[in-house]
Amino acid sequence: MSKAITRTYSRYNRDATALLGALIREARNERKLTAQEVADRAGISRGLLQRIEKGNLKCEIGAVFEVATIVGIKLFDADDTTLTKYLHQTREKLTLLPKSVRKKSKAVHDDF
Amino acid sequence: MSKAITRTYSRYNRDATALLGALIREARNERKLTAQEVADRAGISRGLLQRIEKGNLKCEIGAVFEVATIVGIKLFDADDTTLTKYLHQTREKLTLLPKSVRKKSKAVHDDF
DNA sequence: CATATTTGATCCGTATATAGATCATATAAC
DNA sequence: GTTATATGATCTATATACGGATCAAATATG
Repeated sequence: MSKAITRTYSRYNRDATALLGALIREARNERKLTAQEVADRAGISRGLLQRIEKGNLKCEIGAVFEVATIVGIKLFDADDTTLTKYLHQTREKLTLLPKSVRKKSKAVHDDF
Repeated sequence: MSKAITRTYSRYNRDATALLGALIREARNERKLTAQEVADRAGISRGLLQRIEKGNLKCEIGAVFEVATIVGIKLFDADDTTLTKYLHQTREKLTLLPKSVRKKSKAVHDDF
């Protein structure tokens, strides 16, 4: 028995993950790499790679990003230095921001 | 007991996830949203949101992407992402999803 | 053609990520 | 100052994602 926790995902989210998985698969085929090869290099099982390429939303983000990097897909920026620099800048900026937010009992509205 | 499975992640991978988490937190603060509010909208617990914002690599990619979308972070629309290039280049092919090298002989069985 | 390799799709045992609760501390509002 | 709320950290029970194995079908190779 189980109170199956069914999590809901937005359409955009599902599309984004499916796209990423498709890109991974395409890049892997272009590089003539077998699923087993990529899985070994990523330190994951072939079954997990299958789920990732199918766009399964319940995979570890670390595994997905690792595979993407292995097949040559850069996640955020072309070179690592820029990414790292951006990360540091963001952290510095975060230290200047308040650590907690306080609502003024006003309605919030999404714009997407 | 239990042979703890320690998975290795590349530095680029760790940085990317940490950056994404930092961006999420920054965006959440800028929008004056509490952790509980974002967690509720994403359908996740506040503890999971904490781990996501800390850049934990073992979180579900679906949860991470969902939170990112909620706080206003577009995953693939940013101009400075290399992933966008792939998106535009392969958009036509991806509309034919799922595209696989091998043909499927049986009915597609997606459970998500 | 025959043979080898790769992939898709299950199933199962187990490690673990998650939700939920709790508490102390920090911060905001008053 | 006091009070209310948000955050960070920890713990437990449970749902589940994972690795590994198996097998059939598809594809590649000879």
